[in-house]
Amino acid sequence: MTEIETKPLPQRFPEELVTSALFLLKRLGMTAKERSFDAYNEAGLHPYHHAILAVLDEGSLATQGAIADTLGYDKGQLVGLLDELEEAGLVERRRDPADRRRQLVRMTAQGRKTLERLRRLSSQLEDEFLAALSERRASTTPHAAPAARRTAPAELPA
Amino acid sequence: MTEIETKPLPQRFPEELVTSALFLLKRLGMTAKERSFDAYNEAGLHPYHHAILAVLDEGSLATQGAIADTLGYDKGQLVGLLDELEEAGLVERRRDPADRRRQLVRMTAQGRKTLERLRRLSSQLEDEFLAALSERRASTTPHAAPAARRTAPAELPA
DNA sequence: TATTGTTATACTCTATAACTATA
DNA sequence: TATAGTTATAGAGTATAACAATA
Repeated sequence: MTEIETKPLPQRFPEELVTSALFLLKRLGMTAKERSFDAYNEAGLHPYHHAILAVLDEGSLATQGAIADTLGYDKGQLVGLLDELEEAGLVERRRDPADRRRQLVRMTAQGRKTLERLRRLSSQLEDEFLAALSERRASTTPHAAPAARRTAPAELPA
Repeated sequence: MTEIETKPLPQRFPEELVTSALFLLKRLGMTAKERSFDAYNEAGLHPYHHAILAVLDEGSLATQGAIADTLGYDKGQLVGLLDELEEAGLVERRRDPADRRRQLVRMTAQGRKTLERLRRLSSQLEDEFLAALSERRASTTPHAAPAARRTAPAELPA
């Protein structure tokens, strides 16, 4: 019995999607996010932790609400992130004696060292990511198998 | 009673984040995604629906698995998306009589009209998004209040 | 036994809202 | 009553796995 013929689909995204800036931005953003999460996760941290430490490096002593406002994070989300940072010894929290509702957050010496490490990690990630994009743009042969490499380049996964 | 002095945080992201390509890409991608979702949602659809219709426009008749592979979607995810497209009358599904495991998917005439509409929507979104980015780059005054407008420009929200 | 589609489940990320303790 | 922080809940979005029908 003959199967109904289905015109084979191209093994790539439709042209109208690939040429859409919003589509590409979304996928690039997702890839950037996954990259960052994976790399930070190996360090036992999250990009959000880096962002908080960076804020504390600029302001030295801040309330949780100020940090949340600066980064645009939800204040509930911030509680958990600070819990983790505090448990890792990277920040300290103490109540403002003049207004016991406020939590004053300060980065510890260990937190500062970690921040330096995260900066190097971020810089390295950026270099790898942009290099992978350049490589990919350079090879225009359709469906060309990329050269084997240990660290997978920007594959723009689903 | 004097409160403990907290050096006021700048109402913007730390420099090291703003200059990070991965950070910017992630935020741009999130904004692009939200933009698209909101706009498509007003049309009662999802960007994924557009992607599926675009694939069907290239291949005319496809199995669900082929669509999922092409777009990199999970096959379980695709079932629900096709259910919605079918209910809206934009695609038809029927079993392949030669292999009753396979579902053959075809775009309807109404689906084709909708696809044309989504293409216009996508193009319009793209213009607005890129225009908003250019505007923002043009105004370099820090904290300058953006001119009031009905459709919010690329605000890079949290 | 393998494959196609289907359904169920879980996990992450995010947003909202209820709650407490202070003011 | 309002505010800072905390906790609980719910919703997308996504990935995994169990399942049924067919090959």
